[in-house]
Amino acid sequence: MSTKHDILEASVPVFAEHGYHGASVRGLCAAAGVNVAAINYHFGDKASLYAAVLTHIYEALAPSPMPRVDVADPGATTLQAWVQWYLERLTHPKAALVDRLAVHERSRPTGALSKLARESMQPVFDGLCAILRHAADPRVDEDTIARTALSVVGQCLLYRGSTGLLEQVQGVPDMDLDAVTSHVTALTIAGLEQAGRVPS
Amino acid sequence: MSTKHDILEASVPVFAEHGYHGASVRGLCAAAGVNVAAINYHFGDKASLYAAVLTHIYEALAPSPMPRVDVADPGATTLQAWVQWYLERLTHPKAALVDRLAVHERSRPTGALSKLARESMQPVFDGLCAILRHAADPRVDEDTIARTALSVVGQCLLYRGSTGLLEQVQGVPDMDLDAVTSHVTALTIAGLEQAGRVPS
DNA sequence: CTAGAATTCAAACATCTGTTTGGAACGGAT
DNA sequence: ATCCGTTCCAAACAGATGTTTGAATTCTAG
Repeated sequence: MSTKHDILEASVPVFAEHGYHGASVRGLCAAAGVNVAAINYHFGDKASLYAAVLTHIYEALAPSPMPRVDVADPGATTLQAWVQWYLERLTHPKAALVDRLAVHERSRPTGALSKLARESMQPVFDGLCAILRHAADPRVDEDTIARTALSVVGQCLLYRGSTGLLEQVQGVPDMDLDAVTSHVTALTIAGLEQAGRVPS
Repeated sequence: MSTKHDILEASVPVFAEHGYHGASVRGLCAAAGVNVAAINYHFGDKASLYAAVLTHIYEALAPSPMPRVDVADPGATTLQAWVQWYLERLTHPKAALVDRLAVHERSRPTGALSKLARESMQPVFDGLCAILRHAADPRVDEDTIARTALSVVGQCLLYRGSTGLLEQVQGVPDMDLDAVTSHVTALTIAGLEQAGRVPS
């Protein structure tokens, strides 16, 4: 009865590290300490186990609520809270697992993950646009709002752990979360103010 | 004599699509129209072929020179030129191949690509930092310069073709290269000016 | 034209993959 | 104690993988 759960738990880090194709059934079973036939017995086949692992991760994620527009607060405050929330989300251990799986999925897609990613990405983008809309001058057009939202997301994504990009470049300052949050917020607010003064 | 070159040429799109582990020796040979043993005969093994393909791509890339600091120009002009150069580089077809390979490498690293990426990334980062240093107020410290450089790179990377991220989100404006260039440049300059007024 | 090197090729190799098999071990109910 | 369904496991399966082999072919120089 517990072996099925054991397999599920032990498969998470293995899939996260090696991806679906890189993880072998024998390796997964060895990590769980069960027989090679256990996966096929309890889950049917490897693909079904993978799907079960994905939903298992998402259920355990328990996301903290995304900061939303509050008309009482100044725009910069809400934006700062959003950036911090998003960076924490990206560097969260559980989210890091999803993120690593997404990297593998981008290489050799199984389709099982992209659906989940799509559904969880749209509300994040929409929420950020609403915050920027509230923080910006009314004269700033929607395209600039959307583009600025992409700028914010692009900056944040560079700091997530699994890219391995920043570690290879010298001269990069510390990735302190507060410092990054302040920097991204300040840069974005300054850009929005500039866009409000000179509407395109 | 030409079969070796044929294999090299035919392997590029196959590796780009499926990655090192996803591409099979038989599939590569079929794409090149040669016998299964040809790869081992001409390159030794699959890994050596992969390394040869990587250098082959990089040699054929023929990069346009990166814009550098010109004390005569205002900082924003040089930055705009740099952003445009970088975005064009990221959306260049040949660079897209490298980019796709990088996606696979991030999933299951072979190490053959990371060396090349590291060597070609550092001068880009350093050049951008020099441009920002020239464009910014002298009171802006080096950490802010470096962080702003990462912000620029992060924004640009979001727009490259192979991520597949933007296609899944609704409400994203057109990815016109000039519009993106102007937006990123304006946002960055505004942020630098703000940092110059309020030194951290 | 011919000897020798270089190249091609079908076949087989060893190893790894996901999956299946048939029986052994277990546990609860009659 | 016996039965029966569940669970486990060593072994084997068919297929794909990268690589090797040895003979056949092509090319090249003398």
